[in-house]
Amino acid sequence: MARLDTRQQILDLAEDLIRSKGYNSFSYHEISHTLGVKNAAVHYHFPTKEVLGLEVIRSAIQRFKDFKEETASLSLEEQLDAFIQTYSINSENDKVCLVGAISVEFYGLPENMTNVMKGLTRLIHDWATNLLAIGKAEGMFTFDMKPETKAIMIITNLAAGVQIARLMGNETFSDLIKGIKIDLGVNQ
Amino acid sequence: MARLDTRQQILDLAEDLIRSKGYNSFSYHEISHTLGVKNAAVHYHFPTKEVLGLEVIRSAIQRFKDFKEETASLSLEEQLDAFIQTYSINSENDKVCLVGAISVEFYGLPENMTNVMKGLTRLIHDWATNLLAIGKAEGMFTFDMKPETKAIMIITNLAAGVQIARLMGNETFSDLIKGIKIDLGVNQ
DNA sequence: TTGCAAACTTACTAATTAGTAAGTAAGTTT
DNA sequence: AAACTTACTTACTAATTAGTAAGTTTGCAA
Repeated sequence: MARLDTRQQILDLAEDLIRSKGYNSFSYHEISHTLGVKNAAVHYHFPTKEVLGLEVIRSAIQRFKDFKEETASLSLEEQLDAFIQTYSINSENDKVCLVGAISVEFYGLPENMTNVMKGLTRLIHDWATNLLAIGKAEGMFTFDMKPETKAIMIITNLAAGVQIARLMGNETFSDLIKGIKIDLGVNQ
Repeated sequence: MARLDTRQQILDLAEDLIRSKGYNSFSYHEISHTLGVKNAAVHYHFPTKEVLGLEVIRSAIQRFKDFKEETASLSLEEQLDAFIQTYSINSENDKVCLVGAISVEFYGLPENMTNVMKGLTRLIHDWATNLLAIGKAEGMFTFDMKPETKAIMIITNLAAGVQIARLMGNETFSDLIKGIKIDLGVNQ
């Protein structure tokens, strides 16, 4: 009885686990048990844990590229809101973002994973930098630093925001969003 | 041959490992092997890994209390710089802060550890909030939000800043510090 | 209908994991 | 000097880990 979407279910669950507990805190057994298949079925789709970890990151890269395309026609403020929204959903689901999850376990992960992750981080940073640069030029956002710097400030706010929400509660995160918008001059 | 400081060496190494790779990415074997003692010696000082993890967090709480006392007589700006400095050292040593390390692995950790960690997070946030509130009242810092919110913004900048520095390089972190100061109006 | 490939299961293995029980050597106290 | 404590080591164990080899079932194509 071949379930055609087992591969995708494994991939989704692996990402969930990485962003709930970290890469080294879950086992193939936990995945197979949760999905009601055998350990070897997971190895059939992803021969090693490193391959599984890499595919999780690669699919996140694809998802971010899709996000870019899908939001490209929106206004700058709507694009920023859509970006922030993805983190709000993370916060509500008690999930940290991949950037945080991978960077914290950095020296306990296969180098391949951290290298591919650098690509995703750059992708996000470049996108945010561009958004802020245009927004500043158009007088939509106000800040007195390089857009690269402001981009890092907002990304770190969001990445650690979902982390600290686990320790201090979700109100902390929504409060943080308000702060980001105030500093950007987009508070209504 | 009793080495009197074995306990402290274990504690220090455990904290290093948690902040390098995460709690679930190191073993008692790694600690004992690194320190040149036997696995059972680590269990002698810290019967379970949970106890070891708890002691790491408790010693970090004590360290932060000491930091508060030691810097209490400094100017607000010097206190802020001292606080930021601890993160700069982390960044140079490729270590993330405990708040980030614990919150990312949150659902893979013993509940005792996450509960004690909530105390440290509150301690840091209260301290920063107070510093910013006074600094704003005295006209030293400028920001248009509650000091609680600004405190969370700076803490998340620093916490995720050291994380993202692993993926993007240390210049990213020093750039971030400049941004924080610009937004606080303490750039010289 | 036979052949074949995809998607598994069964049944393992070797290594690593946290943890323990029992012993020992070197001080420290009485 | 005897009794005791501290700080270990030796020698394990049971569970969990990632990973594998050899089948089996199912659907599809020739």
